[in-house]
Amino acid sequence: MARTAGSHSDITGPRIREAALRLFAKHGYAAVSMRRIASEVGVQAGALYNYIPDKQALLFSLLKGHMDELLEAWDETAPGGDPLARLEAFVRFHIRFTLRRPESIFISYMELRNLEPENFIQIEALRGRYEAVLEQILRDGQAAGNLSVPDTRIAAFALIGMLTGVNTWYREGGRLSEDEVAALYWDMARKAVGAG
Amino acid sequence: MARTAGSHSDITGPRIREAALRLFAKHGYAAVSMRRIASEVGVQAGALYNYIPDKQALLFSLLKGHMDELLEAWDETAPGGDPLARLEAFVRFHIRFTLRRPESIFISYMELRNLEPENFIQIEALRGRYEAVLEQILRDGQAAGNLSVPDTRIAAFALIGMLTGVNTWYREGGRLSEDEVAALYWDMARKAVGAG
DNA sequence: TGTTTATCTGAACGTGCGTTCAGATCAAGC
DNA sequence: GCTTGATCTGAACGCACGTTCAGATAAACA
Repeated sequence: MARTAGSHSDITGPRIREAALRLFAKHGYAAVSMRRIASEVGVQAGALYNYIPDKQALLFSLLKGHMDELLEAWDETAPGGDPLARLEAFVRFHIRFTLRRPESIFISYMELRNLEPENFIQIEALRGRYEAVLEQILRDGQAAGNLSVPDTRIAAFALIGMLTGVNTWYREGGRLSEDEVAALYWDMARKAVGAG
Repeated sequence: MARTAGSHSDITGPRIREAALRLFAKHGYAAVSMRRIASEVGVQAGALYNYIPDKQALLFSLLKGHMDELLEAWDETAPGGDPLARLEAFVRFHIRFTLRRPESIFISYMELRNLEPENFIQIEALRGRYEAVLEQILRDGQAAGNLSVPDTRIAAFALIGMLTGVNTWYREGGRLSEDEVAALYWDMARKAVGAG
């Protein structure tokens, strides 16, 4: 793993991010040292600073990258039409994203408190945009009479909480496939918003 | 705040736990130093060690205390009879507990990864017992035909995730009262398990 | 082939960490 | 009022932290 001095790397940058993501998810931002990340990459700690200004920027970059990717992926997926179909698309999209990027999802909920204020504000705004997507679907469905939600805002939080919870128990190669999980959650989500 | 040497304290013990709980919830276990906790209590760091063997034991004690209290409180509440009524009781109980002890709930989800293995196993076992309570209710309801849940295990996870998510957005003195929140969540939970 | 330049090493910096402990302090019991 | 013993201070321990930087290295380009 050890890298010789002067050797290059178009890959060191990405590897730093991957190692940091994995370690932050496993042990938490504050519990992971720069030396540990560096050693995972096969490099001395000082070399990290060719790629990032400091540790905080590394965390922020991971969270920002994740939220951007999440919103972008939704924009590509987002169907029009029937609110109920859009809700199903959202549920399946969120489950899939959560199962495929468990570490990103994990740290973007867990490490918010380790962001410095100005960074926190940015990530929080992106999260708000994502939640607003779901809330809009619920409002449209409510207006169209497709579903019955007493409080669309709280319902959006409740659904996202329910869906995201999947990564507290899901393990790859377990008893249920991704599609089965998605089907189960869609079944509950659909009923929960009164689209029985 | 400063305490004079030699002064006593039947209250220092509890105050240490309160300060640690608050600080761990706000900044995370790894990010909070013993000196910080001590200063919050108005004492030097060394004095903490009259009450706890080490930092890890402090975290464990908080989590263990919380889980014991949770299970005990449920045992006192737990109604018999109709599975649907028991489910409602569980939902309302969980919401109330989550709203009243947000910091305990928070750290007992967030700081699991900072527990040493043997401590983790214990807390995880208690959590399992709590989840089993809900799953049993769902199974009974399913058997009695009161509700329709394709997979009781996943449904239990989904419901707990949904309910616990309340403390990501709820703030005291906000737009909704505790009872209103409980009513909204009960409405969604009930429908989600097909007891429309 | 020789030079340049991005990359990395290895050592160092000041700081703060968890924990220990001898000694100071003071409430309580005689 | 004296003694006892629990409680706390304040200094110290070795260690790890994030970050910096001069110098070594080797790939890329002339």
